[in-house]
Amino acid sequence: MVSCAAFQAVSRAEFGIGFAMAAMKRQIYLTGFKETDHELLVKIVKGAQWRQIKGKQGDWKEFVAMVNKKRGGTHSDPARHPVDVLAAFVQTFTKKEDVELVKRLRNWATYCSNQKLLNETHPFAKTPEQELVDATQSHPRFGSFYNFPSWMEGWKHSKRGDPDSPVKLVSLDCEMVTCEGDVKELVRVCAVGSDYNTLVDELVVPNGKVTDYLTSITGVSEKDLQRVTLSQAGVQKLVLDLLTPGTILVGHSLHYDLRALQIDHKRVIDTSLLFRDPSWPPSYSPSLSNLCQSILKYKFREDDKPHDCLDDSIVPMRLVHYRLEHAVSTLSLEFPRKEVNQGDLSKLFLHKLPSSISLTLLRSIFPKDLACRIQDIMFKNRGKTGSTVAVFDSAEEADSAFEQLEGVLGKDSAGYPQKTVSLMYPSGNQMRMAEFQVRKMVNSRSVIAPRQENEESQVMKACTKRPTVDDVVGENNDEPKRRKISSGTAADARCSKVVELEDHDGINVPQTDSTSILGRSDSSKKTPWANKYQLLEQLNDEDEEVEEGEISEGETKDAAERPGHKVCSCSHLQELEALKSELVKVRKESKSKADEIKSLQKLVAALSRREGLA
DNA sequence: AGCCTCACTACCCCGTGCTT
DNA sequence: AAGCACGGGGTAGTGAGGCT
Repeated sequence: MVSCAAFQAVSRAEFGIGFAMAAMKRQIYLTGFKETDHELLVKIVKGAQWRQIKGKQGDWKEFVAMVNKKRGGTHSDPARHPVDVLAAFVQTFTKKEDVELVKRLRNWATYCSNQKLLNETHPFAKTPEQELVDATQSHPRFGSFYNFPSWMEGWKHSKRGDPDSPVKLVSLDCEMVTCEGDVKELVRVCAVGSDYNTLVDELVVPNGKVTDYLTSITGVSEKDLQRVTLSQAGVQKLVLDLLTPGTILVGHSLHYDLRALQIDHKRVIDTSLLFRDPSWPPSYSPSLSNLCQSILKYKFREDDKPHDCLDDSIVPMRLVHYRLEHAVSTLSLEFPRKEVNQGDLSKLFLHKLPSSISLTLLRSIFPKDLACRIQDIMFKNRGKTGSTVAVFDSAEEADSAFEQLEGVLGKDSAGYPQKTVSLMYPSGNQMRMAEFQVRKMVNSRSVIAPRQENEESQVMKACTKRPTVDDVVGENNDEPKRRKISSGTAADARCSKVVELEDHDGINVPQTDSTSILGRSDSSKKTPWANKYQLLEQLNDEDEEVEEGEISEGETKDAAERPGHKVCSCSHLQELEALKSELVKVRKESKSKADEIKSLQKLVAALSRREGLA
């Protein structure tokens, strides 16, 4: 256990680094860190870096520089340092809040490991409800969503309880308002039981001064709060009291509500994670109104109307009941169709365009017989990449242009059909190769289809005690109101990034790299050099595999008879063929990849001179 | 000792979809 | 409307290890 006394003792000691290293074992004993605490210490140190915490010997980098003076090494990545060095740095913390932070993190880590042990030795009984909990927790995004910073002050853990306790379902929803400092605070909390009986329906007084009641969304105004006395801490206790042993919390994107409540409870059924379809993009999660409309077959929320917190807690419970009563294979997740602006159907979106590319060149990739207007390129990413729109006379012509476009067909992250186009073009005094994306403006979910209300929906509607909501079943299929996410307080959002560990209920959170401390993981990124080399590989690889069905019949091929590529828009095919032959030669003769790159540059320069561009 | 290569990390941007 | 997460894509910096 880290103690203030230990830290003060260490900070008082006037030791050199040599002495520090020599006394390391004793300090580890004093602080209670073990050899197995490496991962925890790495995250604490990374968190300290992020928070710019300085110890007696400065910040982490300064500390490392001193420790490694003799060796000459300067690695600042905490993961590359042993436990003793990390623990020694932590021991140099002198500020009370920093010491307290470490203390809380250590307690939290202990709690996590205890919970994991309990889950392994005494797992929850396999009930149908528990299976839905397991399904929720098996979602790849569960780990990141439900990895709460519950080591922070104000957070509470629910009690795990006896794994054989009778299951109790409680559905929860919260509404938040914006307070000073853009902090989101609770303003209304609703919870219903398994039979839709209201357990909690309370308005809450925010701690801070409200800057925006978001009345159009929450339905709550200043007037509603005039006589309310329930505090944030009070409502937290109210909800905690509901979480008796055996309670499974139900909700849609429940992690937002739990963050706002500052309650760490992982035995949940989250309908945004429970309902999945292999055809959806990985990042897609269905909205509550989408699920309601697709599965329960009715529309529970009118567009442009405020949310009803109680309704928002009832619908997830209905969805769970539906899931308990229907086998997964019988689920038909036909999503409400998106209304598509007819004007957008006649456009193609061109993005990731290099800065040196011209509109004339872009025009050349589309058939000349199709009327097409390329809008000015908007450059982003500090002017490095750009995007624009090609506007055709009709949706049919845009479709035709996309079909005829030579490129590797795929989908973007949102599921839009997209072709990767490779294009060699003259730029200044040399030839350049660009690879960019051309995307259709609509995706497969955009097809308009009439919605039918079936027998099931009538049953689902009948099993509620709130018929007024169920009356709201319109005939049109308008896209649900587009909204954006808030995620607890700004402080939560910031601090939640500081440390991530294995979660409390033993769910294996995907291994995070250091960027998880500050943001998302970028570990899969290729080096720039690798990208360049890949481009070369693409040029040279005669046997490149192209997925079946990617290329439409009659589509032209590139100079190497390789389908699916738009190489050299204009009349450079012969030159390219020659270049390719030379490249093959260069590749064979090159001693290294660097040689290959240099040789390629020479070739391109030579080609440019032949073109009269030099 | 100094240079080079390359793996890794940090940080930035974009588009999309979700929440309040 | 505001803000967040995600996947995907990019650039720049860092430092270990190998080579000269």
